[in-house]
Amino acid sequence: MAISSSSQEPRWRRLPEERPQQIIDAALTVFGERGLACARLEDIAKLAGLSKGTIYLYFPNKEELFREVVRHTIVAQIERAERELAAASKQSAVATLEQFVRGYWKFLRSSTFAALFRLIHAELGSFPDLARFYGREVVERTLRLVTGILERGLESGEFRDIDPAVAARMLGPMLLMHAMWCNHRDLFKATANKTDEQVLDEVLDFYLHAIRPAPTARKARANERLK
Amino acid sequence: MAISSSSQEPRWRRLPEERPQQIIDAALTVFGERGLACARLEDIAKLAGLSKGTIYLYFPNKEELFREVVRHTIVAQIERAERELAAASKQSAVATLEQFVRGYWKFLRSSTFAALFRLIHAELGSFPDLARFYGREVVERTLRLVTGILERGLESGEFRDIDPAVAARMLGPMLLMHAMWCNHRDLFKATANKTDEQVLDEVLDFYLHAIRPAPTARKARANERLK
Amino acid sequence: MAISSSSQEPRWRRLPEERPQQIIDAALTVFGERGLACARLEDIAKLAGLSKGTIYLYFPNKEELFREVVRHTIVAQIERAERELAAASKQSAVATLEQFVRGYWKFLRSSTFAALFRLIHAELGSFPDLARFYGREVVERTLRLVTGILERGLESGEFRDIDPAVAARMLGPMLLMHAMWCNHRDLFKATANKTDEQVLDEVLDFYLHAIRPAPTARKARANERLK
Amino acid sequence: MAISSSSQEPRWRRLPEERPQQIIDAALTVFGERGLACARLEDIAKLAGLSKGTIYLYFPNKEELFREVVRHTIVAQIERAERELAAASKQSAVATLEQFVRGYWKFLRSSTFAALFRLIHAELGSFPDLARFYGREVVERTLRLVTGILERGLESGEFRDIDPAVAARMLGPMLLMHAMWCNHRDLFKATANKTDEQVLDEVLDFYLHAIRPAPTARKARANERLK
DNA sequence: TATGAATGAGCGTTCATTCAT
DNA sequence: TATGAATGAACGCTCATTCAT
Repeated sequence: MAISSSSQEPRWRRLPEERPQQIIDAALTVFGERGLACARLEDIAKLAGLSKGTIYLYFPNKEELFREVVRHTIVAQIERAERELAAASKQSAVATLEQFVRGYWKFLRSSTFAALFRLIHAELGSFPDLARFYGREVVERTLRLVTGILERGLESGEFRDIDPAVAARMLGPMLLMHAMWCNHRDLFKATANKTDEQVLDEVLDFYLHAIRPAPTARKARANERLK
Repeated sequence: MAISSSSQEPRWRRLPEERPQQIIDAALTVFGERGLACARLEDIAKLAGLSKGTIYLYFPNKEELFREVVRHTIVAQIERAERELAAASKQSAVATLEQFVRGYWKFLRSSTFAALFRLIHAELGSFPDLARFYGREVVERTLRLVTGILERGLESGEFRDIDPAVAARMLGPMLLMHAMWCNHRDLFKATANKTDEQVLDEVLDFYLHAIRPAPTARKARANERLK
Repeated sequence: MAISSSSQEPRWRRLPEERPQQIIDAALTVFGERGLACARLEDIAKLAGLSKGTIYLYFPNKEELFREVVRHTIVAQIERAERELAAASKQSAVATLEQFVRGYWKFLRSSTFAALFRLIHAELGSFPDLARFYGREVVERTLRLVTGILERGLESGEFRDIDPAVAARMLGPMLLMHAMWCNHRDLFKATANKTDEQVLDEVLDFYLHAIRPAPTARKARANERLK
Repeated sequence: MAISSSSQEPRWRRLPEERPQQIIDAALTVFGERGLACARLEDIAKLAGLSKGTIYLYFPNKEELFREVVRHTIVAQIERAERELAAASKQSAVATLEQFVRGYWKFLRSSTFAALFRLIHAELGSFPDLARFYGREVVERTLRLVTGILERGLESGEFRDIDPAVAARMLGPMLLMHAMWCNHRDLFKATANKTDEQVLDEVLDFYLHAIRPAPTARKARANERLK
């Protein structure tokens, strides 16, 4: 868990302009560990290296700070993801998909995501606006992105004839939950003695199997020829 | 603390032997809506039609009530699931799988599960014992069950040659997350205009595609030969 | 500490008429140990072998029970003391005094007194009527009694010419506090390695020294005559 | 916890460095009036001119506040007593004793002592550490002090041949209980129509009588000569 | 008469929020 | 800007008291 951004970017003086970011970082950590209700402003302040009152110079209250933490973190992740994908060279749909999956997996395994996921499921019932924001900006956006890749693969014949919007919906859940299992290897034997690499490959392999155009068929024939 | 009140707590009250169950039900609802910290004992009591103090006749404190709610609900679900499956007649692996999936889906769409899921992800960081219990009794148990079905299908040639333990891990995530999306159709357009039936069929279809033994391949060749 | 009178007088059946006494005994014990505020009616009931509600059949509430405990215990002690003294044969004032002191000492060393003393000093600020009752029936009554003995000794020449009401006031404090020290030998080294017998003798000896009619004077004159 | 705030708790507040003392003073009063259990933090706060929560900035909880009140008050008294006695010029043992007694009497008649005594006897059963502290630092310390004076008087022939440790034990009880009677002149007729001065003189006179070397003898002879 | 389940007022304690410095 | 002492509303928990049985 990062204590504050300041420690990671000591090339800038600790300007007052960094203050909100410092606070948001600390808040994400503490909210993520304790939940909204149990997180004490004092702990956030301490982690941010500030005093309690200072938080109120930048955020009107705890709830609004929470909103900002969620919104800000989500936006940051989206931007990061888009930057990464924009930098991706044009390749086959399979390769693009794999690249996306690997980037996504890295995010899913980060502490930032762990905290975010916990908060989203724990508190979003009480924050419908955040919930909507999350649904629109994260879930749907990601689904659209994957759908796009799948459509490309469909056209190129890399994938079988399947509704790409439907197939897109299957990927996230598998990645997400496997990442959670990997986050808690002590609790779930299922992934206990596998490396991240193995787990990710298993998911990817399974998913490609499901969307490839009778790949086994081709392999089967290929194998037959080898005999 | 008792998991089922009837067997272990005969020391309790006169007529209403269901008091603990009443309280647990109300508590699951309120905890599920508000989270452990924000749930007020008074609200739970009111929902159970009791007064605040009465809860303390049956549970030593809020935290222990929470533990009981989680444990009890989990156990009840396990028992329900086992009863259902025990009643299942022997069929093909595919049919058994489908039956399991439909039962599981019904559970995932219940408000009980919604509350449980929220609580588990929101609070289990602070309750390692419950987390372990959940990992062992729910996740692993379910995985073992699915693995068993897959193994049977493997032997019978219904499924392709895949590690059944790995394949088993792929099913839950897809069902779970689709159920969540269906629980919040207002938030996620992805499932907004589909019925539960459709969504479930999509998942099932996708999953079977991923584990079927290149049926299209063999069939395809068979068909070719017939021409 | 007595648990209930019933255990000590098994020759009577446990009649309902004993109930109030049972409760008062138990209450004195619990009140004495915990104080009025911290004593729980439930503990008193348990100690009396009854259930909580039953107490309310005999006493209107906790406070009134407390009043009864104090009044009743005080009255019982007074009666006991008067019975003892009435039975005393007429003797010299010194002998009577010594007899009184020994009886009083025994009472001061009893657990009944320990509890009573604690209650009186802890709670009597809030019970002016009890305080007045205590002042009148215990303190003044005892002082009058001692004063009477001293007056007799004065007339008989056993004691020096001192205001008997004043001298009477000196006795109780010494006995009482020494008894308390003996009740807590672990806390006060002063009496740690002395027996009750020794301590009591020291007090008696000191007191008699203070009120004896210059016995040394008489001896001195006697000695002078011998010269 | 600090006994004197100035030395050990410099981490506290800004201007009002006396906050802990304010609170302790108020607490001594309220505890003294109501006892530990019945004293409401809110009342203490009100009396100290603060709000409930503020107390928790200086003391972790009610019980610890109580401990501090007792410890702090005892220590303050000890220091006061030692200061007074250190200032005492060397005099005859009788004069020193009288000086000590008058100082002690003033303390015993103070409201501070009244509260302290009540608390000590009411609650110390539940605070063995405080009880030990009290036994050691107050009772034994005072006894040692008086014993010292008596020893001096013994050597100088001012007092009769008596175990000074035993004689020392007799003084406190008489003073203490007479002070209590004077504290409640409404309850005890014994001291109702006497001034403090008179009562104290009576005790002192009685005590000196008991330890003087056959003073009556000398007086007796003197009286005889006057005839 | 006796029980003990149920009640709810009361209080200790926490912590978001304010504000004087 | 920044601080942290002060506030007081809120809530968990206890237990005297009631009452249906």
